[in-house]
Formats: sequence, structure tokens, C-alpha cells
Amino acid sequence: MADLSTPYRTHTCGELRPTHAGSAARLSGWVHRRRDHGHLIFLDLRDRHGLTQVVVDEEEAPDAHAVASRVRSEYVVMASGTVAPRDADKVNPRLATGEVELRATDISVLAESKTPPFYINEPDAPIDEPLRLKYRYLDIRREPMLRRLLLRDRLVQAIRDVHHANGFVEIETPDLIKSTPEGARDFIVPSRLQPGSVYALPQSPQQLKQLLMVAGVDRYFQIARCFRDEDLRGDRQPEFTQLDLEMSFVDEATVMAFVEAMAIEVTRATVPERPIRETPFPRLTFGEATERYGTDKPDVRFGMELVDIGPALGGGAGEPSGFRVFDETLAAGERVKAIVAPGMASASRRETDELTEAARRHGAKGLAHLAVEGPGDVRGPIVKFLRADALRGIIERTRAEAGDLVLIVADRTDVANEVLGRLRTELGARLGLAKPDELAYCWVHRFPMYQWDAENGRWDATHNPFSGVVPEDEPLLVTASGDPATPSPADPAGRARAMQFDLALNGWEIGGGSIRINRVDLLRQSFALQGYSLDRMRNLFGAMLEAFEYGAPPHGGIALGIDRWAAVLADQPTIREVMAFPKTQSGSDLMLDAPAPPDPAQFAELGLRTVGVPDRATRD
RNA sequence: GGACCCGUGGUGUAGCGGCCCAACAUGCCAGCCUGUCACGCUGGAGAUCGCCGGUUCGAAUCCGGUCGGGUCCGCCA
Repeated sequence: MADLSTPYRTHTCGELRPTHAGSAARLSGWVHRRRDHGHLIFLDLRDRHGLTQVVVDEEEAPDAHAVASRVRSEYVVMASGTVAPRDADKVNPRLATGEVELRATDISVLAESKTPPFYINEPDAPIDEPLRLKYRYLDIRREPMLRRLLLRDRLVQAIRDVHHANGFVEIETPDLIKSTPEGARDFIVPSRLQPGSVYALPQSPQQLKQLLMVAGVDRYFQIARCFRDEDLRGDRQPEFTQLDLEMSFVDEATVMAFVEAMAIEVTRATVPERPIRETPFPRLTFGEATERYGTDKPDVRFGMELVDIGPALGGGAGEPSGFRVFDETLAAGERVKAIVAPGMASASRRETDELTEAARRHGAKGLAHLAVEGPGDVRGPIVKFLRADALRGIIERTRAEAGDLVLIVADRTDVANEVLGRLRTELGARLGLAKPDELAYCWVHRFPMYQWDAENGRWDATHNPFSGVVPEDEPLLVTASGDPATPSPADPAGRARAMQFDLALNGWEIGGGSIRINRVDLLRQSFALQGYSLDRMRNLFGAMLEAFEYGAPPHGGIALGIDRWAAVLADQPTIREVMAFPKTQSGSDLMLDAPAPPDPAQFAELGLRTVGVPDRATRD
């Protein structure tokens, strides 16, 4: 360790113990709290390491006492004196340093402070978030925020350790790159040297890391800043951080195995007190995930899975169930699915109305419910329509028990899954079904390669456009017509599955990866299906396409959202809580007051002027 | 682009047509206090209720707009 001793302090505010008793010490920190007893003043001195009580006795140190009596909250103070053990009845068990105190002989004010706009010394006090963001440097002085940034530091540190221990090389890639059309809107940066041209900020280092594979780097990782100009959410900021990694000469199993082992080790190093629910991580195909949980990022801490009750209703083929909505849905080839809300049979009319309203908001035409009062005693508005055996069949298939509420959606498969998936998430939270400490990782893989973009009449990559196809599905990468220029929703390509894998944690999507296409012919074929002409491909991905002519090794990797990962590990509802300086939903930095109108001189230099924006968008 | 919620002394809340030129807690200021640790006691200052407009005899309270913040939809491979 370097020698970091300074004139300002001999110890931190979290360091002194009874073993230091009798020795001289000097502390510097912020005044956390002052307790003035007239001739005796107590100062709690705080730094990021802890809190130490400083005692100033007017008889012992009149000068120090005079200084202490004019000191206020958040003043930066240096206190020198002797470490003294406290009498047994004066020990403060809530402080790590509570068995000792510093008897000050000398106190000096290093900096005064205005009264802060909110409490820094009361960790539980609620504060309006905009205020916290404006004074983020004060917010970070508060213990909860500091604790979360320290957790994030442990996370990133553990990530670096594990990667280096496994032969990965951390390489930085540029932030001024070229715009590519896939995915989100780019942030662009005008070029001064080439007026009229722009750089784009990377949405992720995707192409660059693949080029590093072509370069032979073999195992790369980076804690990379990424930028996407889309609307914000609790789990989305315009700039965010990814753990980006890529490996050569690997298959799907190798990448997933490494990421899984890495995630476990990193989790244990970061939050050793939180149990990981299941290892190896459960693996669900995309189809299973959506059928059973109604989402591709399931929270597998609790069951309450979606159940297909079609078969209990005659499946549209046999005897009709008696309830016309169900029978017509099944006859149309659509689905009737259900979830069981445990203990909610006694839900009030108001509660069931709210659930129905939520279902409608999420796109369902309605929501049927059955309250299981006891064995054979089922109540609800649709009971009178249902044949007895259909009703019995529903209870059997859903395994609903006395006291449970069965919620049923009859709709297209995607609607039924999505609606019930959302209800499951909401009810799981409301009913407290998940153990709050538990960390439930799970893999979702075998995504469809493409989804049909009805608006543009073409196939769109479901995830990364460079993702490879599952080998046995390679023949499916064609259109029905045989010409990639005339795609249709019935093309075999729609059935092709990607070597794509997402990592979910407690219902958050924290990462997505794949084995990439490393053959130029397949890459071209895949892009052609997505409606890219050869010229457009060259313009957009020229470097990649050319590089792949020079021997691209088989490779694959993943990107994990560090902010989301940290938020879940820190048990926080938004990623803002684990970012030092986040932006508001409208993309403002309330502390720096960004974005701000441009300086016209800067604009002129770049050959730019604003058009069609309000007056306030220009600065004098 | 859309839906919904929030905006009252420094902070967090209460008040939701007249009882409010606004209450409570805490913070702040002053005085007192030698063992506190959310110290205590006494006293004091501090908000025209985000902003603009309207309804009304009367608006913190109702309505419209606007600004700011949040949740969600769209968007985000």
C-alpha cells in the first residue's frame, strides 16, 4: 500500500477502537450532528468510513470548545486529541467506534457549510427525488446512497477479477463511432473537422468486439458505457453501463457456462448475504417462458404459472363448455389460459374490477374469475354458464384450492400470455409471493431468429442481427418465394431459432448474448432477409463484412446491464438508485442543468443552426 | 406522441370550498444546560399552498392550461 498519511488525519472516522485508547489521533470529516451541553459539546464526525464521537470539554480545551460551539451541521472539521475509552454505561453499541471517543484538544474548521436542503443524517427520511438529483453530491453523503455505490463498486471489481482470472483482456473501444440502423435511435455528435458529418455514440460495442475477435483477441471484456436515445424508464437511462464480453472458439454451452459461473462468483462476492435460489440456473426456451410465465424475463422466485385450460373446455372440438366467450375463442383457434391467485377468493368486487381493468389496459378483452370457496364450491359471474365438468376441469388443471381465485383470459396466444404474465407479476408483488432476499437467475434461450415487421413488410432480427441460427434450422433461412427480396409472414425463416440467450434475474432482463454468425455467406443471407440490399449492407457494416473475409473465428458473447444488475442486487426499484448522477424521465440532469441550449458560436463552427425549435433553445 | 399520479414554510406531511393571512414533526436562529449519542428545556423566525387563467360573494381546496417530477403504453435488436 502506498503511504497515504496526511496532516489532516491519522485515522478515518470508522477506525478507532479500544486498542487505540491513550494514543493521540486526528480526524477530519463532516459534522454529522452536534450535541451542545453548554460546557460540554459532542460532535459526531463523519466520513465515508464511519462516525466517531468527539468530546470537547470547556475546562480541558477552552479554545477548541469555542470553535465547537460555532460549528454547524456539515461543516468540515479537523479534530485532534486523545483516544479515550468510554465507561461501560456510555458505550454506544450502534456505532462501530462506539467504545471510544476522541477527547479533543484542538478543533479547526476546514470549511463551513450552508444548512443542507435535506437531512443528511437521517437515512430513512423520505426526500423528493428531484431534490436528491439536484443536490446529488449531498445525497451521496447519505448512508443509503453511499452503500449502494459501494455495492456497485464491489460488483464491478468482482467482474474484473473473475474475467482476469479466466484469461479475459479488458480493451476499451471508442465512443465516437459510426451510426448503424439497427435497434435504438443513436445519439449523434457533429464533426468539426468534417462539417456536415456526424459520429454516433455506441448503443453497445457490438461490432467492435466482434472485430476484436477477428483480430484474435480471443477473450475480451469491457465495462462499457452505452448510449441510446430512447424514452426513459425506471430501468432505462440514455447512458448506461454494460459488461460486454466476447469469446472465440466457443459454442453456446461454453459461453453460457462461463457467464453462469461468473455471475455466481460475482454475486457471492458482491452480496454474500443474499441466497441464489437455484444453480445451475434454470433454462427455459423462449416458448416455455412465454407459455408458463407470459414473459421472456420471468421472475422464477414464485410459481403461479400460466395454465392452458383449453383442454378442460373441450378444446374447441369436443363438447362446448357452455360459456360462449370461451367456446368462441377456442373455435377461432385462440387460447383460454389461467393463473391462480392464492388466497384471493375473498377478493371484493372492487378488487376483481381492478384486476379486470388492469387486464384490459394490457390488451385483454376481459378477465373472468372464479373464487374457490371450498371443495366443489366455486363462485363467480361465469359459473352459471359453465357445464359442471368444464368447471371441474378448470379447477383440476389449475390445481386451485379452497381460498384461491382463478383468473382467466380468453384471447390470442400472445395477448393471453402477456396479460396473464403482467397480472402474475403484479399479484406476485402484491401477495408477497417471492422471498425478498432471494436471487433467482434464469436463462431464456432459443428465441425466434426473426419477427415479422408488418409495417415494413420484412423480417426483423429479434435480438442481435449478427446472432447465429441454431444449426439444424439453417435450411429455414429462406423465403417461401425463394427470393429474399420478397419476404412474407409465412416464410420458413419465421420458424428459425437463434443461438440467442438472455439472462433474467428476479423478473429483470439483465443480459442478452448469442453465438454470432462468422461466415460471410450466412451473414449476407441473414441481412438480405432483413431487407438490406448489398449496397446498404456495405455502407452500414462495411468493416464487419470485409473483416469477415479475412478469417473470422467462431465466436459468441453476451452483454449484461450493470445498472440493472446492481439495482436488483441492491434491492432497488430503479437503476437511478445505483447510479451516481442519473437523469430524469425527460433526460435532464437536474444538477448540471443539462441539456442546455447550444452556444451559437459552437454551432457555427460545426456548420449547424437550429430550425423549428422554441426560442429558449438558443443561448445568447 | 398518449394515459394516469404527484407538486403546501428548508425538509417530510396534514388540511381538499368559508372554521386556514394555513396545522404538525423535524430542521434553522437565540438563550440555558458537564455525559449526550434522534440530548433536553425555553423562546423566536420561516409558506400569498409550482405558475397562469377561470368558476364563485369567497379558492391551498373546484375547473382549464402550463411547468417540473414519477409510473405505464408507444419506443427501447
